[in-house]
Amino acid sequence: MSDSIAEMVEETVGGDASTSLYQRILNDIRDRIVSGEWEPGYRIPFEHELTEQYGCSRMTVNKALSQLAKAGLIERRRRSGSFVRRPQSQAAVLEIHDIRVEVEALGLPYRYELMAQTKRRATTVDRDRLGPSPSTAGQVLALQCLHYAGVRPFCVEDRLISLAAVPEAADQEFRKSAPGPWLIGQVPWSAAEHVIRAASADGETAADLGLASGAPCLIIERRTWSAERPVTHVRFTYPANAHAVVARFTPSDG
Amino acid sequence: MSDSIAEMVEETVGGDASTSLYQRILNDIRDRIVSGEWEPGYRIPFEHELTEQYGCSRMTVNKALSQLAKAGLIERRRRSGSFVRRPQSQAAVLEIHDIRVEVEALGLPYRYELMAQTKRRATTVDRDRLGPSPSTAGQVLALQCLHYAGVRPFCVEDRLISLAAVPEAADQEFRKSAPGPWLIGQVPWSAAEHVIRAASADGETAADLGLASGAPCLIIERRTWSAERPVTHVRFTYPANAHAVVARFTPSDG
DNA sequence: ACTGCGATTATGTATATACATATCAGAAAG
DNA sequence: CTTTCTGATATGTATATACATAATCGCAGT
Repeated sequence: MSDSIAEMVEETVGGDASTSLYQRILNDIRDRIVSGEWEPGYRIPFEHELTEQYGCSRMTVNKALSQLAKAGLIERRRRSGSFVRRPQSQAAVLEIHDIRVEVEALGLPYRYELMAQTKRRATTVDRDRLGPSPSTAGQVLALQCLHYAGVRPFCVEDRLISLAAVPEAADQEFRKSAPGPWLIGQVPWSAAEHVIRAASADGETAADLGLASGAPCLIIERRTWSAERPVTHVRFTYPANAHAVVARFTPSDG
Repeated sequence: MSDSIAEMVEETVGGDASTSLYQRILNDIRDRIVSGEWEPGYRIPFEHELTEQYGCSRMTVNKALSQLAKAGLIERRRRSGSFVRRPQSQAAVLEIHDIRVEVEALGLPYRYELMAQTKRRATTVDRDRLGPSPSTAGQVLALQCLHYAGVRPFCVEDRLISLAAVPEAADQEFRKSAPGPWLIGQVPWSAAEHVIRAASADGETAADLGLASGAPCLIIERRTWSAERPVTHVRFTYPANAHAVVARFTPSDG
C-alpha cells in the first residue's frame, strides 16, 4: 500500500501540476480518514515515513499534516506520532445571506419598507439586546422594517444600532434601503453571534406579516461586535413556512 | 506606524516565547483588519517589508499571510501584493451537540425512550429523506424516540438509517440508548447538511411532547453522508420555548 | 520495587535558498 | 497608435538544515 502511494506520486509528479504536492498529500490522507480506511485512533505514518513515500522533504509533509491538525481531523503528539481523531464537535458552517438575495433567489421581486425609526438614549433593555459591552452605551437607533417577497410580507426586521459604534447612522434615513447592507459597508465587524429559535407571532408581528396571532415563526437574531464594542442587534421574524436555515459541513477542503 | 510594529517585536522577541513568531504576525495583521485600521481594499505590506519589520525570513511571513488568505481575510495577488478583503459571506460556525449533553447542561436529568423501531424496504419517501444517492437504497431502519429533560419531554427524534451504509444497525436494539451517539462511533461521516425551521406541531408530535396541537416547534433536520453514500436522516422536534440554536463567528483564530 | 535522569524520538518552528508562475509596466516593433 | 515582447516583481511551492520542545523509554542507583 505504501508502494501504491509512491507509485502514484511518481506518475503524477511530472504530469499534473495543477495541485501542489502538499495538497495531494493532504487530500490523500483526508480521503483515507473520511472513507473510514483509517479509523479514529489509527496512527498515521510518521513524517519521515511520508517523506520517503512521497519522495519529498519533511517540511512539505509537515505543511500537510499541520493543516489536517488545524482542521481537527488528526491529533499530533510529540514523540508518539499523529492519530486520527474521532469526529467530535459536529460543527457546520452556516451562511447568512442578505434578505434581498434570499428573496431574489426565490424568483420573486424584492421590496423594502421602513415602518419606524427612533433615536433614543439606550434603555436597560436596549443594552441587553446589544450584548456585553465594556463601556455603557449612549444613544441608539431603533428600526422596524418590513421585507416583501412579491406582494406578500417576507419578514419583519427589528434592529438596534449603537450610535457610539456607528455615529454615521444618526444622519441616515433608512427609507429606501435596508440598514443591514449599509452597515456591512460601514463597520468592519469582528465577531457575530446568531440565535435561531421558534416562537408564536405576537399580535403586532402577526399583523405585519399577515398571519393569525399565535402562528409559528422562525426567529433569527444576530449580535455583531466590532473590536469588542457592540454594533448592532437584529431580530428577523419569518413565517414558519417561508424560511429555513441551511448549514453544511465538509471536512477541511484545504 | 511600521516602527511601532518593529518596536513591539524587539520587545517581545526575547520575552514571550509562548506564541510563535508567525502566530504573532498573523494576530497583528488580523487585529488591524478587524479593528478597521486597514480597511477593505488596503494593500498590506509586501512579504519582504514584513520580513524587515519583524526581522525574520520570508517563509515565516508567508506562513502567516497564507493562513490569513485561507481564512478569507485577505486576498493575495501575484506581482500586486496582498489586499484586505471585505467581509462577504457572513459565515458562522454552528455546533451541534448531543442531546444528552444539551439536557445535562441545563442541569436536568436526562432520560431516553424508544417509541417505535421498524425495519422495512426503503420507500420513495424514505429515499427522499436520505437524500441524493448514487445507488438505490435497500433496507432502512426507522426509529421514533423521545428525549426527556427531567419529567418533561424535551424533544422528539424521528430517524431513518440506511442499512446499506450501516448494516450493523440491523442487529441493534435502541431501547436503552439513543441511535445518534452509537452511529457516531460506528460510521465515519464525511459530509452533513442541516436544515433548521419552524412549524406547528402535528397531532402526534404534539401529543408526544405534551403540547397543544398546532403549538410552534423548532425543527432541526440532519442528513449525513459517508463517502458519498447517505447514512442517516434525523428530524428533531423541540417545543418552541425549549430550545434555540446558537452559532458564532470569529475571524480566523489561527 | 522505586525513583530519578539522560538518551531518544517525533513534532514545532525558523532559516536561507531556489526555482516556478502569474502579472504588470514599459520598451520595442509593427 | 496599437500590438507584442521582455524584464521586473510578488507570490507559490519545495528543499536542506538547524535547533527547540515535549514525551517516552530504559538504565542506573538507591
